[in-house]
Amino acid sequence: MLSLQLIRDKKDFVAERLSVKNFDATGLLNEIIDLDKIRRNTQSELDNVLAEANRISKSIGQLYKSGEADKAEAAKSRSVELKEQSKLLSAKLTETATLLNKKIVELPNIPHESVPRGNSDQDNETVFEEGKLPNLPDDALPHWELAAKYKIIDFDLGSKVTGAGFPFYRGQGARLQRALINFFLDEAIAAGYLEYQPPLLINEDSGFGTGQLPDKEGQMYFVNEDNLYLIPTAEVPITNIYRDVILKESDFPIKNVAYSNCFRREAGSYGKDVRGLNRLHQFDKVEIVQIEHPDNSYDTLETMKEHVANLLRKLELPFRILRLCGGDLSFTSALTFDFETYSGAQKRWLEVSSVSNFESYQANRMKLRFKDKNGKTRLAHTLNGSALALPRIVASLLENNQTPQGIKIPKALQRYTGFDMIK
RNA sequence: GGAGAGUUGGCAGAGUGGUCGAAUGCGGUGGUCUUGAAAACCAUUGACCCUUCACGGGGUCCGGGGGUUCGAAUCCCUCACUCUCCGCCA
Repeated sequence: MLSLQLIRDKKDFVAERLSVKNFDATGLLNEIIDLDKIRRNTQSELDNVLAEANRISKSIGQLYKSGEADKAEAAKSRSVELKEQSKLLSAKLTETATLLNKKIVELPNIPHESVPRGNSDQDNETVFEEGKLPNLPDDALPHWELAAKYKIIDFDLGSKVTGAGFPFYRGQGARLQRALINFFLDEAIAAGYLEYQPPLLINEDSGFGTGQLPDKEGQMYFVNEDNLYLIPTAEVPITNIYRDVILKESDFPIKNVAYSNCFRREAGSYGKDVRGLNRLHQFDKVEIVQIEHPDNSYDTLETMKEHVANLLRKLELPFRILRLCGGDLSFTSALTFDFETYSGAQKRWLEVSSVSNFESYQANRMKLRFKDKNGKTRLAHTLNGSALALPRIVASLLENNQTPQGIKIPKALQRYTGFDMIK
């Protein structure tokens, strides 16, 4: 969430910046300013009432001790009056504060100044492209047909046992999954990230902290019996490690990596976008998360981008990097770069990673702070990125590397798969 | 799943109705001493909100929420979590 201070000081600036996300905030901002005024006035009134009540309560004890019971009784009745007042004021305060908070949370993060205006993925800016696009014969197969041909991924079996979007990986397919996970984890560890294995279910507070709740609960699976959500990404448990934490400046940089299954309901998706591995309800992902000093977060974002780019180079996949436009930027992000690999048989670019700086937006929601050199408590910055999401990587690998003899495994991966060809 | 015990400041740990935001110890920070360091000694050491140009003043917080009372860390209810024993189990 945005800080109230920023909204108070620079309302017009906030409105202008949010318009880049095609978000008209003017009405909401005015409501927030008004509620804030009411809240502060109410707080002051309540404080005064409580201050008097405290004084009186203390005096009552004294009065009884010194035998002035009649005075004590008088003080008591005044105290009862004050209590009535404080009840009313405190109810008003809670109500106002709750509403205020609800409104602030409705504001998305303000985009970084480099974010281009735009409405959809059509307006994203390609900032980098590398690698040669594969030159496949006309009869090249899309990955779902390759998966069937080599019996390495079984979508129908998944439908039978669970439902659409929950495939089985089999034989060399299963081994390839395991290889990619280990490869990604090893690369991250070599780059200085600390490995975590997070819980796959999270509570409501965690969902709120990273911004999935309250608005996007429809995207998560919910376990009603225990009031827990299945994680849509390891970002949620890993970032929430630092919820309600005050770090020391010397704790930076915090670099964590986690492999996890990810669960997404993906309600409303259809068509070619969901064919095969393109969009699943359960998939595997290695996620990197960093907590940073505000001064360094954009340098860190560059470093994370470079890490992801190197993974794709080692996998010998052609890729490009997009700077997301305002309209395509997520609610919580200030700046996001998407990585896409080219999938030769489908002849389309597939998003395989998303690297974002959330600045203090998540940190403010989850009260993730640090003490700076002057002893002042400030909000930290959070960042994360996929490094990488498996399914579309597998799709690209299968399609681009298909040969009449089988599917070639990139060199960097062979020591993890134990084979150089799927046949 | 059954029975019981617990949750206090960065940590350990006292406190069972009034002067307790909270003893004490450890840790942290600053200082004295020292060539330097250690030890010793002295001081200081939470978060949040309102108010003030500032100095300062006021308020809230002893797991979360609610209640009793003039007054709650202390009593009651409730939820969460932790621990112990029993049961079950990868």
